[in-house]
Amino acid sequence: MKWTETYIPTLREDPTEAEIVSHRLLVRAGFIRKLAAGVYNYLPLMQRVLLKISRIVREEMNRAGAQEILMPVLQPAELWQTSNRWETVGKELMKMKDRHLRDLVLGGTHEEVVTFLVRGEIRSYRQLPLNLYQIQNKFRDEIRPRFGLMRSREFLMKDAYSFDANEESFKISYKKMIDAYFGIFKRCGLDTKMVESDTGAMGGKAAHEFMVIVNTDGGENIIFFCDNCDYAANIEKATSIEPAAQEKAGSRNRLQKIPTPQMKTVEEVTGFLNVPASKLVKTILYTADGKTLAALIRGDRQINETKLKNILKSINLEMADPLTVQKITGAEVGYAGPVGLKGVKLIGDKELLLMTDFVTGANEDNYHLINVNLERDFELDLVEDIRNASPGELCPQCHKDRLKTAKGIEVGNTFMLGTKYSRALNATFIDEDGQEKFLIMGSYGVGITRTAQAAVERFHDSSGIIWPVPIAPFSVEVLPVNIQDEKQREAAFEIYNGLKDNKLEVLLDDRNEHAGVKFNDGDLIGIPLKLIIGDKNLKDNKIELKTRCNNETILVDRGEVQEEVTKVLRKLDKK
RNA sequence: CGGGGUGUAGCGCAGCCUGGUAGCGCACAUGGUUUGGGACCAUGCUGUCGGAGGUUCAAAUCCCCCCACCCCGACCA
Repeated sequence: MKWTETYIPTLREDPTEAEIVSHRLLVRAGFIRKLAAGVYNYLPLMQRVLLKISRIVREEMNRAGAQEILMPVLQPAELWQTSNRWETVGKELMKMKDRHLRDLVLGGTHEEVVTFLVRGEIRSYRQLPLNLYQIQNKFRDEIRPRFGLMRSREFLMKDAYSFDANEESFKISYKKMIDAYFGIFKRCGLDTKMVESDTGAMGGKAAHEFMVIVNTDGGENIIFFCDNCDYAANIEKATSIEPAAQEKAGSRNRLQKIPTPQMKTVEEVTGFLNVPASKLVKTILYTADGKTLAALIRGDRQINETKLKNILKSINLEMADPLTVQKITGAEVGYAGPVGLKGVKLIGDKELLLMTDFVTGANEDNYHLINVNLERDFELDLVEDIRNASPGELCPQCHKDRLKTAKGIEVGNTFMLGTKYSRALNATFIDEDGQEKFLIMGSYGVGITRTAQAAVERFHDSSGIIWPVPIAPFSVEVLPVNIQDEKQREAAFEIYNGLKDNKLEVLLDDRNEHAGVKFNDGDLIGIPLKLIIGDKNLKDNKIELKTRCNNETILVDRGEVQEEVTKVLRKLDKK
């Protein structure tokens, strides 16, 4: 393509709308333009990237035996009511009504639709296993869209659904998808880490996420992993082993109520009493589907609401409002404690079992209790793991090494759905033994648009994007320093046409601009390889070949450009 | 949904406090000079000042309502 004939609206300044680097670069380099909050136009360069990623995804999915289909975006509400996700997914669903006031949904995922589809067609185990996938725009009514394509309301996704007759067969299907996913991201130039994740509103037995590790603000997810074994999980799922309490049987001093005027937060209280936060137990009131409960956790830990939600099997879990807190504890927020607390279930974190003589609120304004002990002073209704793991704790799998954390961008996920949807929609088949059984399902997603942005978040420098070769919008950019110069112009077109004949994707910057503009724009849009055609080198019949990733420059003879480009591209691709 | 902020030319912004001619830079157009890292000269074009209502002789500016967008939080298949 010639630049003058392509729609590449680059910006000289950083867009103010963008916060993280990948979002800024995609806007600035002319890849995307916002239409509304969380809704984007994909411009020619972006579309080329998306097509490349999609192509890789297709090839790997097909290789894994999946078949491409295309399902409707528009879906009847009844399907979602049948699976109960009309309720559980609730506000994330993009809902609408047609002229007859019938409820419709813009699909955010297709478990219901695909299950409905196969239930009429799959009757025998002989037709299994089956894996159907599609690449399509998805809709989610995000509470707060942000970070460009990272959390948008309409986005491009590959979703696949597997159907198996039994667990053994399902395991094979699931493994095939995992292998395909590693292959997909690797071919996109991205290293991914697979982590255990919560199943969330998707339901089912277990789930995994594929993370691109970044060290920028774009990494929205925190993952925990062990270097000694293969344990890896996201923060919602991660657990840990706390070293056994050294002085569990330690002192048990007399329970005391002491004044803590205006001290409400963990920091204030522990600072005032001069004890570490780990000696305090915070009591946090929650409302779960209308019922109030108290969650207890060590002062320096954080409640993991996903774990709590799962334990309670609740749909809506939120912190209780100040009025409720006042009503239950008899004190304002900041003085809640378990001793003498009536009318709510007490759910304690496992770690509490290791604590003695701790500090809690006294359920009275401006007072806390010290030397509080379990059993002696109060009892828990439930003891569970309800906190986030912390870096440095022991790995729950091998018990040998300490957990580390990293920030990641989720680009893919896989769910072991079991029979959740087949049961809800009554999708059965007749097995070998003549019995009617529910299909065992899995679902598998790759965020195409998000993968593209993750690549930018992962690969960029102060000048712009550095696309991995396999997903770059073009492989080569031809840059004549001065297009007005007849010789440069002639050489540029000769090389451009030659590369095109060699089936390379090449962009010719034929704009009548200063060299600086073209260099800067070239760096910004991140084409892996630049061929610079300038006066000085052309006199010696040389062309300058420059890589985007490390600014390596070599001079090659004009006649050998084609071979040299192929060679360098191959080398870059291997990286 | 709660808190904070912004909305003026295609983009980035000033003007608003203290009401009275709507401005700057970039971009764009024409002509000319330039061309190895965001050129220069000259001329020119570009506006429902987010929307509706109110106060006033007079509103971008003051008051009220609404909308959109951004940031923090809650949320996140």
